[in-house]
Amino acid sequence: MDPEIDLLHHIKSFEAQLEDYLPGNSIDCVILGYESQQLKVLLLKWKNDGVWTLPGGFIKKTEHLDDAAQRVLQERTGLSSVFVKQFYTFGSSVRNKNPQIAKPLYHLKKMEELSPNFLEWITDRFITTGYFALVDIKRIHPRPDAFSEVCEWKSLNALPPLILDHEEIITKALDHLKTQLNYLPIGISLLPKKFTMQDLRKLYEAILGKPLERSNFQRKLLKLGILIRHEKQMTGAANKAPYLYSFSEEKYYELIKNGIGFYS
Amino acid sequence: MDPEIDLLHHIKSFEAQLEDYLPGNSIDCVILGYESQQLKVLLLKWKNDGVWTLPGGFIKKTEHLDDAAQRVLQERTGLSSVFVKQFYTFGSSVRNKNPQIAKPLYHLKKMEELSPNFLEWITDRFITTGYFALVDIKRIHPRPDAFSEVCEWKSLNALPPLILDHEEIITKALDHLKTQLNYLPIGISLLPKKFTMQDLRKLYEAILGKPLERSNFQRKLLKLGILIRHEKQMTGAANKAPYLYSFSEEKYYELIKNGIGFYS
DNA sequence: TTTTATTGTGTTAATTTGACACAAAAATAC
DNA sequence: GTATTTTTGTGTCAAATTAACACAATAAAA
Repeated sequence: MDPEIDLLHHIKSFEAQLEDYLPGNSIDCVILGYESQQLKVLLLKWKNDGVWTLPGGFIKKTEHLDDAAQRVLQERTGLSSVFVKQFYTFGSSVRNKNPQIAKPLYHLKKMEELSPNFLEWITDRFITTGYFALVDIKRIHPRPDAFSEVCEWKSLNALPPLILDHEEIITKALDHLKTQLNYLPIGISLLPKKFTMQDLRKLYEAILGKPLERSNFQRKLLKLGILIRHEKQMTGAANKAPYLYSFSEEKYYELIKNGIGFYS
Repeated sequence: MDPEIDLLHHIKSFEAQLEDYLPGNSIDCVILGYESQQLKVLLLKWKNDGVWTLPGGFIKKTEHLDDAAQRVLQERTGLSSVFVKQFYTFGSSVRNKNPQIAKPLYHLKKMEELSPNFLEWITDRFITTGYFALVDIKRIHPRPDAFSEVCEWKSLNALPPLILDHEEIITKALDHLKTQLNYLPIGISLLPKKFTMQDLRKLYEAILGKPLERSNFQRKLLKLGILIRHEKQMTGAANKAPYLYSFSEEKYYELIKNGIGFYS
């Protein structure tokens, strides 16, 4: 089947359900993943003109914003059971005056089949709410949806040009994450179930963007009392084998409730 | 003039400008004030049926969300030059299924003069974004707008029944504030320009809801290097006069940039 | 067997915290 | 004036935490 016809088909099928969605409101998901000691972000590339975007979408009239975020992520990347958390709402009035959002549509040869009503709806001003999640790249397997050519992890220090203000949205998500690290232990959803202390430290270093002293890091995190030590891991490398650790979910959530920090 | 006619007049004047506003989106401001060592929140009481609400309003189509928050606060309480900060967006789909939002309107004897279109607009589902600020009650002077009977500071532990989910919005704002305290010094906009160490400590205690040791608090905050010591304040009380302090704005914002906390 | 790299733990000084002590100072009572 | 009351600024001191570095243990390769 002609891929362009196919894309148009999918767009028109969304157009047919336009009434089910709130106008002027959208969701964008910043899914941060961690692999090879690097933070990456999950991006989609539009079919047709190849613009990169965050996986985003719209909110159903009867749907909670949080549920919409979950659904949008699932629909656009196939990821289910990823817990996303709201971090900020972006409300610049010129967000969508930028015609980029409609670019993939304008490029469609058969665009005239789309109603002016729909084109107005989709190119109008949107207020978008950002959701983010931290995931283990090795454990989840995103795939592009019908609107997208590819769905890929992109390194944060080599982002392709992004639609609209999506780069700002990513920056804000990262700020949020760094702030969180100040008063919350992180990693429970980002590392494999069992991991070495080095894994955890490299993760912290990737988020903070600076090195942390090995032995002190180990002591500091062990003292939180949320890690369980398991058997050693024979890595095959020519050195002493590290212990594996996992988070004690119980203690982890207890700690989150109480918080750690300057004054808590 | 009949106050009810007057209210209707104001509502109709908003109705006439309905086209200028984004449907389905609103702002709610949680203005926290501090006085007599207590945290209070600024509330409005609707004319007509006396329901209490947060000062809130709608977003113009050409307006940045942040600007809308500033304007809404100004229009509804007369407060200008209060810096508000976004903290969360509330997106439950049943927020406004609750008919309370329309109550003040339904009670209007002349309601039939309002268009069904307007009534639908105003009673439809809204996604509301919460903004908050911390202010010195003694330094600002809110007043009710044309829709409100009174504009008053209410103690947080004795809130009147509030419309919709406004109590939840306040709770979330307070959580946000406590979290902030973990990694940011607070008080620069909440206390008079010059204040005693006791003023600052009582503020922290009010926010955290627990006592802090006097002498250790003093040392801890002085060590941050963001306070400037001034002349003593002769209080007239039968005791040693405390020094006055003020924030060094320069050092304050430098500290904020770097953060304090578990890991920063 | 030796070498190499990395781990877990030790050590030590500097810093921070929490709890309490106490003199200084401002106004009042006498 | 003198004593009293109350709150402040600073001191002390033990316990806990941090930062920096040391070092033996250990898994695999040479």
